Amino acid sequence: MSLAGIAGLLADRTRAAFCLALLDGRAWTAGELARHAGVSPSTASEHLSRLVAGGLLAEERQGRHRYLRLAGPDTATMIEDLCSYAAGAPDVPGPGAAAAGPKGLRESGRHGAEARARTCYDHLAGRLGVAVADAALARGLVADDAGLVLTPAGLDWLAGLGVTAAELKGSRPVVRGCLDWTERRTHLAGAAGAALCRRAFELRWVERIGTGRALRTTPAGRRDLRELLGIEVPV
Amino acid sequence: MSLAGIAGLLADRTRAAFCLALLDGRAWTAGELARHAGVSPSTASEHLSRLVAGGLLAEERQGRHRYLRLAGPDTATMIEDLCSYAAGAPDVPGPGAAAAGPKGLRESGRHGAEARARTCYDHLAGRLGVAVADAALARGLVADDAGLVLTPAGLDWLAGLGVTAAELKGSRPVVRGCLDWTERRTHLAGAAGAALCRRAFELRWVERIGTGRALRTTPAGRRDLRELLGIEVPV
DNA sequence: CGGACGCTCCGGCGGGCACCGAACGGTCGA
DNA sequence: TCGACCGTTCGGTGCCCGCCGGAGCGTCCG
Repeated sequence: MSLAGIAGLLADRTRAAFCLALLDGRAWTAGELARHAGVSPSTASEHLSRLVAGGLLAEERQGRHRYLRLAGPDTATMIEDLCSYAAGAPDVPGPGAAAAGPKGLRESGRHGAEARARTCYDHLAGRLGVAVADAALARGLVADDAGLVLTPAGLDWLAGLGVTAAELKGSRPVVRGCLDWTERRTHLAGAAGAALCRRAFELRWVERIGTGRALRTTPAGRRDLRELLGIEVPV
Repeated sequence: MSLAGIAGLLADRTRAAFCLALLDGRAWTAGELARHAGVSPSTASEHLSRLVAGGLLAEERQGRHRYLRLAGPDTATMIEDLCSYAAGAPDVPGPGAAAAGPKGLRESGRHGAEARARTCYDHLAGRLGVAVADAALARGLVADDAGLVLTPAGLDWLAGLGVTAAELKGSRPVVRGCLDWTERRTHLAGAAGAALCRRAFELRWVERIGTGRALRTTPAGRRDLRELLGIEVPV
């Protein structure tokens, strides 16, 4: 796939809205995405087929539903990187394809719940995600040495949570900084970020609010986060 | 600028060809870019204006020439990242915008000189660039710890070349891996990669072949690269 | 000073594509 | 088994945009 080909897949407001929504790491149905982007089911169907054919999305058919998710962490990273670049680029109204309609990603910041805590692909984001990243840095679990790295102390800390070292092996970076939309600061991504998020769900530190990407911190989560990281999560 | 807006700037074959050409880090004139991409000057002019307005390119007018270069290292990084993702994505022919014409980036691999040594934005690439990266890793000048980092030994080594520590400060990553097109392996980018490339020019280790991005290694360069890094550069 | 040159603006053309509504088939629940 | 629902396919429409050629303007050089 050429550079123009990949860019072309993301160059449409509707398709971009799909990818942005799927950045929460979950599988959406075609209809949900259509409603989210404000287009008809038939239009959404065509767009989704193109994104799947282009390798950005993976699909899974179950009964009368077509579930769609991002093809993988590398795709999520690519889209995040592009977003973070776009966030820093000047806003040119112009007659181009960038007409800022009501479908922007602005709306994701509207909901206070999402700003507090949410998933970003497969890791924690929002104020909670940034607080975790800050605490991990302050406690020496990760270090910032021209890029984030997991320290031996961090490895131990994760092991105490039940994350095995084997889980962190693979082609994925162990820890990676990911720019947070609402906070404009970095939170933890990569294999360790994903593992931590998974354990946060399993230990019921957090749970989903409805069907969106927003998270609620449970009393158990507040207790453990305070003990383990010194984070005070407001109720 | 929205995600779709940035992607839209790169979603055209001609504009993508411009950006790919400008990845050599040099300033091209509008006419050169037009010829390179095989479009008329008027068409090129419009595309270039859009890229400048979108913040991807910077322009500098001198006399009757309009010089264009990438806006900055972050733009170069963004394009490189997108390319490296695109290189791994499946090639879908389809009726989409990805019709692989004769204007692809394939042609850059045709010239043997560019495969041997060239600039990639502001650092060294090609077999020479990859060899430098390999040697730096083998000699402990940089380390691969979930991302490349400059070691104290590497800092000393650069200092011996006349690169001051102040030069490596800034928001740019000190060392960064950059996927090499022709070699499909990583070479050194980031502030240190740029500084090394600059010194390589100043010390006349390399010089440009004609007006392209291809480089020739001088006898002095072969001698110093052998002594300092143990690299044998074929004549 | 005149001509060559580099670039830009303008009008026009053609194609691609985003979008919709209607019709259809497959799946699930009553 | 029948109806509600989800998704896809197919025409059709309108718009955007990529492209060109020609005119115009400024710059450089002989």
